[in-house]
Amino acid sequence: MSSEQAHVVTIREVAAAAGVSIGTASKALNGRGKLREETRARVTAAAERLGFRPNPLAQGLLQGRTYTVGLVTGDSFGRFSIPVMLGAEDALGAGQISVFMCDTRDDPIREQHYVERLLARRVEGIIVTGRRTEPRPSIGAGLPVPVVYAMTQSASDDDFSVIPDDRGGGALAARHLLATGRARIGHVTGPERFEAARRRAEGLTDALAEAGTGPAGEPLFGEWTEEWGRQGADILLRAHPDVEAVFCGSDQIARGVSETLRERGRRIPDDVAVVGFDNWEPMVEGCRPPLTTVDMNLGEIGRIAAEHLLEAIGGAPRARGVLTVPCSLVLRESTRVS
Amino acid sequence: MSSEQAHVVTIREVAAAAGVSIGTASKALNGRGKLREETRARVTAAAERLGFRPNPLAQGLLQGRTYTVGLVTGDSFGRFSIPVMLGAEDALGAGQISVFMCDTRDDPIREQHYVERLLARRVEGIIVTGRRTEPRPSIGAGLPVPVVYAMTQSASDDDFSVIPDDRGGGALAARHLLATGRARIGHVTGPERFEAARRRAEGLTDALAEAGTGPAGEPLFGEWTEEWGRQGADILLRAHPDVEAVFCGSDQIARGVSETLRERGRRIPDDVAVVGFDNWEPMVEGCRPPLTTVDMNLGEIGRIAAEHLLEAIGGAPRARGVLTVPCSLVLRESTRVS
DNA sequence: ATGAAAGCGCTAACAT
DNA sequence: ATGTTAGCGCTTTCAT
Repeated sequence: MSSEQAHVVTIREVAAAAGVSIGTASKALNGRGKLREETRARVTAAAERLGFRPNPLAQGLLQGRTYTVGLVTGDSFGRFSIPVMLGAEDALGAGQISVFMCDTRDDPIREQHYVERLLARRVEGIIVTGRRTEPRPSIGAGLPVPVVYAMTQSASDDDFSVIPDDRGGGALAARHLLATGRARIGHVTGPERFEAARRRAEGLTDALAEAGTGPAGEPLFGEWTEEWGRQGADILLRAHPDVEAVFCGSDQIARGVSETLRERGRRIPDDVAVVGFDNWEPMVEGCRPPLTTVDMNLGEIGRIAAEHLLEAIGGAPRARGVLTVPCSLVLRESTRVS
Repeated sequence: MSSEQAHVVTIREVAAAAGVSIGTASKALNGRGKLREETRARVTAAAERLGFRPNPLAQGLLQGRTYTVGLVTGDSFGRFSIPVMLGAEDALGAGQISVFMCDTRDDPIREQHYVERLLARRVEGIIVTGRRTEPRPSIGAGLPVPVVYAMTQSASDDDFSVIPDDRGGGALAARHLLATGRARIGHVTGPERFEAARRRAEGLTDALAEAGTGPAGEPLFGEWTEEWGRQGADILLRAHPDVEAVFCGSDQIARGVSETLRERGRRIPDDVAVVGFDNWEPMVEGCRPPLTTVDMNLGEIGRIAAEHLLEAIGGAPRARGVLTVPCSLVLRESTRVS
């Protein structure tokens, strides 16, 4: 335990305390050069005793590195971007890289401002995250540092984005429902203008077609809300009273759907199975019964994005385009086979 | 618009481009010293053209400042700490202070590690946030920089914490229910070991006593879940069938309570009014009917914490103890007067 | 009004 | 094996 002290200790003081020159102290502390073991020990002891920590500003100035990256989000660090951040932080923290956080509140002016600030601070890279995977304007062409988009995509082909495989997620849900013996499958999801909603619907439709089945009607596009889930379920039940399962575009929608199904006398999962999307704990657990759902592996997305950034910082050729990360299925009561 | 360029420009290059010495360039850019207007303009133009941004590492090294603070959370930047962070970032960002984020995953080892790292990076202060307001061990005594706890309290009296006024929040709910003509008020809340649960219950009880009324039975302590809300409502209805309102310790609990009330044939708000706590959008909006709830003003808490930190950094005497921030009531359907 | 030089804390050549 | 020196990018005296 180093002694508590509010004074910031320089290597000069350590050198003085150990009775060596400042250069020798540096070598001793960094394990460089040839030193007598005794000298090295003396310096180390002095440093320990005084609570010396090398000033990274000075080190960075010399090496031309800062060991920092910026994390820019427009999601107000919400439900989606947080797990992504944590995954990213995992990958970066291990490499002794610290993260500057910047929340843009979805304001392009603020975003520009933050990017400038990050560059001024000489971050070595930038990660951009978002609320949904919809394409967004690039934060800037020809920036002096590599940029990776996670859980959001840049509209520019020159940028590199990591997003969940929504289509695969839809297919995953479909195949699971088919495997549990459900054929007539309905789909209630978010607004059609969302790429995520369209991809998930495609995944479902394709997987069903592949299995030689058809869905229970066209996908019902609406809102990302419980309220719409309730409405959508009503519409679905009216058009297809014999529906055996409902795949929902989000857990919130699934929750509304479940509620209406129950109120209309359908037992879950005995009469109708339900699958959600997001694996958002509080929603999933409040559901009755607990909800089988698709997990986007957001942490994995963040980790992969960060790893790519680290490689780019390390000099690897910059990747371009879009990388999709597989989703997984989390099984709970709502699709149990009785 | 500065020209796009990947090269990092130094003041030396700006000086060369403007045909002046490096010292003159510095003065011109910082508005210091006596310079001819024409010279100043020439330097500014060159800097602009080359896209010069002063290296904050070098500036910081010289000034002995870094203009950075650390934000340490154990909440995995969850529902509670995010708004706090955003509030803090608001206050700090305005002062050109950047924020290093560190998520400890509630692991004391990681936390210690992060604190070391932040100190090594010469942050000028640290904000610690948490999931709930329960007291937690201090991150360290005698640190060389000021520390403020937000939405969590340090167990040490020497530290300074900013937390919501849970007791006041409970009283707020009670007085609102009384004002809308409800007398027999039940309370379903989280585990009694949580200070927040106890304070909210006290606020309710005290406000009722002040009004000369008594509550509908003792507070029902349980879990912070919907499931417990459902159970709690059942218990309450059995013991007090004539209950006119339920104050809930969280929105999730309120949601469970609302569901059971509805299933037991009670209309909300006509027969029974419901008030939640947290004002957590997705929960509140999914509730039927939409939930009147207590908002802890988390952003405000973060802002206040950050402002105190800034003052301490600026040399103000360090505050100690606990500062509580008032809650506010958000009115929705669940307590409407018919 | 401008330039030269010192120094912030540190590391890496080069000298001894 | 240790000390000395130069220099990272910048600001700030102090000369000119």
